[in-house]
Amino acid sequence: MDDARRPGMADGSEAVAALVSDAPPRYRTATEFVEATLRRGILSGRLPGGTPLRQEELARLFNVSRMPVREALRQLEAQALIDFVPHKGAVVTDISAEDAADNYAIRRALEPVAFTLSIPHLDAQDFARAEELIVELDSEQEPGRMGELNRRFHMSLYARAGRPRLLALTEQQLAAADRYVRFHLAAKGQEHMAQDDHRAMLAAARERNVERAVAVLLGHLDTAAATIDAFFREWAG
Amino acid sequence: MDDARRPGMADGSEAVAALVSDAPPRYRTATEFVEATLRRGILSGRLPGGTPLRQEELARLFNVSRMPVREALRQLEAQALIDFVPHKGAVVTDISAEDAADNYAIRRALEPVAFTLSIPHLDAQDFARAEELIVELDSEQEPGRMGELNRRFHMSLYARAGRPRLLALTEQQLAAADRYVRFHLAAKGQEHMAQDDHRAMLAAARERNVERAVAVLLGHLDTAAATIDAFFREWAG
DNA sequence: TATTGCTAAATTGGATCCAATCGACAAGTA
DNA sequence: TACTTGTCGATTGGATCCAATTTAGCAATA
Repeated sequence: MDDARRPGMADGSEAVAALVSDAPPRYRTATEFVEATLRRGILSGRLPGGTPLRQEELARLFNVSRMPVREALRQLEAQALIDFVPHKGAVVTDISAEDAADNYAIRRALEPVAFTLSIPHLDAQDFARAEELIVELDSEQEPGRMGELNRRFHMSLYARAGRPRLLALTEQQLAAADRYVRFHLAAKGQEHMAQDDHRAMLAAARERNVERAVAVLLGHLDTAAATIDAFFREWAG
Repeated sequence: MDDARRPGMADGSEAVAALVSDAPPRYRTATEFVEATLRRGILSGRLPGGTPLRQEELARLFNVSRMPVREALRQLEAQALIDFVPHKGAVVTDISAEDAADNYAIRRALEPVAFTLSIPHLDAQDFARAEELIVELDSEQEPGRMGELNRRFHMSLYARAGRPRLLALTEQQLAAADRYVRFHLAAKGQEHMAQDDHRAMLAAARERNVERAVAVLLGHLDTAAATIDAFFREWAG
């Protein structure tokens, strides 16, 4: 596998490697397939909080037996995306103003650390990728895609932090935030999801100005948190 | 269930609820049993990094079939305690100087937030519990128990943060730290695990001095991180 | 009327069986 | 010799079957 990336090969293995990496992402196991699909559904809001997840029904829909479904549910439980009660079943976790505040408190703690550690090591390629994602965000309309693009933009700025566990945790919390971002978009209208903040974060990172970058990030998170909190208080009581 | 906490009841349901919560923790399913036992084993160090976990062998040892074992392994995978590779099997995650640094970076981000939010709402009972745990730590000899007591002391100070997700995440990271604390103890000798810091944290919390409390906490974490880092560099290369 | 006890259907937990995959080693080929 | 290919044992992934638990509904009783 790694041989394919070894330089100096002239037997066409690079071309094959390119073909493989361009191939549609195949799931190696049924459990992976079920887990990834359900997670997308939950994070995108298509499976709202409170939705019961019946093992047999899911097995029928996915054309698998109940066992991979159960393993997938166990993993989603460990990620706090579903509540799993013995002999009762699994239910998509409810979201609330409190949960959103929790999520933002966690992100507010983690992301500045990741950003600070990452900024000194970001290179031109990283900046270019971040720039691309901002452009994509400008032209994206679909709310589901916007959440993913937003997550990838943030992660692109943290990628060089050199702390894999910290980054994994940050990405998980960013993904969880997708569930709330949808409300944010519904409240503020599709257009702006604080693209000004994004540009300012990227600019500060380019200048290696850690202090300013973190300040912008914190302001970005605080305004988002306030918007969503206001939304919940108005709509959900 | 919630009725038990509703004020104004005079039928003794609160006393019953207390009885239930004091009852010995029984495992409701085989999966819970396997998962909790394996996690204790990993966090306590009795299952060191690199240990292969064969499904059939575990099933035999636990006197269950392979299915609850597999579900337990899935949950441990989601907690980053084991690596689960399709068709290859599960292996206890390796720990390293880098992982320890990761863990401390995360705790350094999360715990000050939890502490800050919690301090204003801590009451006399909370302080008494924390004090008790300090005393227990003074007289405890067994390394495994010390890690647990340390975790419970920290959590007792964060308990009133009113952010359940943040607290759950913090506790998870504290539990993960147990794997490193054992090295800390091996390096510094059993006696002191920075009990001075613990007393100072409690004193500052009692005075509602958030700034000083957080400063002590950060110093506490930094010295622990430095000790463990030095230990890894000396012993594990 | 409200509570209790019982029964049956639905749903999940767990066990057993079969299929798919991986790793190591042997055999064949240049 | 070095490299590729085929085979076999070990292990895991997945399907099917049975047991245990929960819950809703209904009847009986105080």
